[in-house]
Amino acid sequence: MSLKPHTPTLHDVAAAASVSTATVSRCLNFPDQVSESTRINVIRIINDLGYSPNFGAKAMAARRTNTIGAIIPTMENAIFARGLQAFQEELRLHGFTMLVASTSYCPNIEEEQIRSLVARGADALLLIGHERDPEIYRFLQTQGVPALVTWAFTPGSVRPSIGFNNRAAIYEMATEVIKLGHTKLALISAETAMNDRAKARHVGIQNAMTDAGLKPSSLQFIETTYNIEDGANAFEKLMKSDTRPTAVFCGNDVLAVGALRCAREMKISVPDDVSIIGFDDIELAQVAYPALTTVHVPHREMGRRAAIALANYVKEGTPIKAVELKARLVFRETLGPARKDLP
Amino acid sequence: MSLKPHTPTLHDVAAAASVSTATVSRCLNFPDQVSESTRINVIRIINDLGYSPNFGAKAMAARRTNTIGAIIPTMENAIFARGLQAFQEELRLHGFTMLVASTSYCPNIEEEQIRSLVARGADALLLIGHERDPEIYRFLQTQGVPALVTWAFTPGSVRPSIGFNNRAAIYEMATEVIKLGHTKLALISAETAMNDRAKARHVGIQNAMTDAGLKPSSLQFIETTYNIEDGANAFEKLMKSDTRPTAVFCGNDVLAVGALRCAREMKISVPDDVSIIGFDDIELAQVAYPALTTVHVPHREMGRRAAIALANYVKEGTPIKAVELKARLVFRETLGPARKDLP
DNA sequence: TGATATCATGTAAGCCGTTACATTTCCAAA
DNA sequence: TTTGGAAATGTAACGGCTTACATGATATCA
Repeated sequence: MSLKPHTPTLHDVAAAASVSTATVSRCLNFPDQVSESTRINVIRIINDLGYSPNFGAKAMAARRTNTIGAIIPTMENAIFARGLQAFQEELRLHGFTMLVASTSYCPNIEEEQIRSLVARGADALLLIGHERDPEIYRFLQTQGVPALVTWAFTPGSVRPSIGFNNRAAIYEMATEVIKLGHTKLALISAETAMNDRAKARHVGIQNAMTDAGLKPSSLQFIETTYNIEDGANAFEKLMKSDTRPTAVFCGNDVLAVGALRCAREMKISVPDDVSIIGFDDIELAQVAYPALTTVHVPHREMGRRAAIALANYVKEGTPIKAVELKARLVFRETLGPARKDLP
Repeated sequence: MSLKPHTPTLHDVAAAASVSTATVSRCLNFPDQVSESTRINVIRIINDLGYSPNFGAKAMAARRTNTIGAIIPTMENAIFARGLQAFQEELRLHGFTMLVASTSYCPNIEEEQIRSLVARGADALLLIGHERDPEIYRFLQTQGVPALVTWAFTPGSVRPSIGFNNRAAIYEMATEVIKLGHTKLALISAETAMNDRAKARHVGIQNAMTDAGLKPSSLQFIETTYNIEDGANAFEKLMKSDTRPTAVFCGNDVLAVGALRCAREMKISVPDDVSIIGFDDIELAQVAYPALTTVHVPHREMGRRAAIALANYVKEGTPIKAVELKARLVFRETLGPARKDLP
C-alpha cells in the first residue's frame, strides 16, 4: 500500500518482453502484423503485469476515444431507457462505450451536457429531437463531433436523423379516433417549446381534425411535465371542464397511465365514457388496466440503428444516412366509440 | 463538412491572445491566478474560437478523467434506471460524467465491461451487488480504481456498500405473509448463481418460514430470467402444479406483473385465490391492477448517495463508508389472507 | 547466386495539455 | 529613489501511446 504501485506502462511491457513499444502496441491493436511467437510472448507478459493501456495517452495518440455520448431527457422511465439499452448493446458489439447524460427536458441542461460530453471526448453524440439552439450545432461542427438525431424523422430536414414521423403517426391514430365518432378531443402534451416531437404530435392531431372537417381550434390542449401525477392532474382538469372531451390523447404512456388512474378514481369508465390514447408503447401500456391503446415506437430498433450508423461513421467515415422507421398503432382497450347520449 | 475543421488547441488560443499556453491553462483551471484583464481577453478568444480542451491530453496531464462508470444488469426496466438517473444527476453536480455499461445479468459480460470501463479511464466504478470473481477485485485494486457496491448491504462485508439488507427486507415481508395464514409459499427468482441479492432474498423467506415453524424446504422455488413473460410462465407452472401455493413471491415487480397477467388470463383471483408479492416498487407496481404489494427500494436515494461517496472519494480521497438504507414494505392490493377452503 | 518483394520489428516524432520552476512586472514601504 | 516580495506570466519537461518511416531479416524467382 505505501509502495507507489506504479501501474505498468507500455514501456514496462516492452522492456519485459525485450521488444519495442511499437511491437507491443501492435500486438494490442493489429495482432496480425506481429509474428505469432512474439505476440504470444507479449500477451503473456501483459497479463502477468496486469497491464491496461492508459486511457488518456491512448485517446491522445489515436485522436479517438471510442466513446459515444447519448443525451436524453431522462432514463427514469422506459421511454428512452429501452432505446438506450439497445444503443449500448449494439455499441458494445462495435467496441464502443457509452457516455450518458440526461437533461430533464431542459434545453439549458442539454446544452451544458452536450459541451460536457464533447469535453469528455465523445467521438459522436446521440441526440433526441432536432430542435435546439443553432449555436450548439455550430459548436459541434467546430469540434468535429458528429451528432445523430433520433426519436424524430422530419422529412426534408437538414440533419440526418433516425426515427419516425411523429406527425404522421399521431395523425393516423387521430383519424381512427375521429372515425369512432369522437369530435371533442383533448391533448395532454409535454411542453412544446424546444420539443419538436411534442409540437409535431400537436400538429398531427390538428391536421387530422381539419381533414375530417373538425375545427382544429376545438382541440383542448394542456402542456405539462411528464409524470404519472401530471397526467392524472391534467385529466382531472379536463373532466371537470365544461367541454369535457370524449377522447384524450396523451403525450406519452406515462401521462396516459396517470389519466387512467384518475379516471378510475373519478369512477369514469374507460373507454365507455372517455377514450384514452397513449404514445410510446412501453411496458406500462400493456400492464395498465384497461390496457392502453397507444402508438408503438420502435425504441430498440432506433437505438440499434443509431449505434450502427454512429459506429460506422466514427470507424470508417461512412456517412450517416437518415432512416425512417415506422411507428405502429396498437389498439388495446382504452379506445372505444364516442358516447352518443351526451349533448 | 469536407474541409478539415482543425479543432483549435491551447496553442491556438495562446497565440491568438498573445500569451503563453500556461496562462490560458490557468485561465481555465485557476482563474484567480490570472489578472482580470488577461482572463477576460483569453476567455473571449476561447469563445470566439470555440475552443474546448482536448480530452486525451487533459486526462493524461491531469491523470484523471472526471468520469465514473456504472455497470448495471439492464436499464431497460425502471429497476436500475431510476437509481442510475439519480446517480447521474448527482454526479453532474460534482462535475463528473457517467459511463454506462449493462451486463444483461451475465457475469462474463460484467467482467468484460468492468475491464472496458477501466480501460476507458473511469476514475471509479459503481457496481450492483457484491458477488463476483475475486480476480476482478484484484484487477481493480492493481488499477487503483475504487468500486462501490450498491443495491445490497451485507452487514460485515469487507467492501463498502450502499444499499439495503435484502435478506431482512424480504424476511419482514414473508413474516407478514405467513401471519395472514399462508403456509404454501413459492418464490419466482432470478438466477441465484452470482447474484447475492437473489440469494439473500431466497434465504430471507426461508428464515421467516423457519422462524414461523414452517418447513423452509417446502418453499417452491423457480429460477428464471427477468421479463414479464418469464413471470407469467413461472406463475402458470406454479398454478398447474399439484401443490399450488397460496402466496407467490417474485424477485422483482416485473416478474410479479407477469404473474398478475397470467392470473388474470387463468381467471385466478388475486388476492382471493392467490397472493402475489413483488419487489422494488417501480412505477409498474402502482399501475398494475390490482396494485402490487411489494417492497419499496430507495432507488434514487441509493443512486444519490453513491454518487456523493464516489465523487468525494475521487476528488478529496474521503474514504467511502458503508451506508445502510431502509427498504419499506408497501401493502397494496395483491396480498390477502390465505384461502382456508382448500386442502 | 543475386535481385527483389515481403514480412517483422525498431526508431522517434508527434498528440495537447499541466505544472514545477524561472523570470518579469508591479507596488508599497522605507 | 530604492528595494523586497507578491503577483503575473513564461519556459519547457513530461505523460503514455500511436504510427510514419526506416531498417533488417527472410522468402521468392529468374
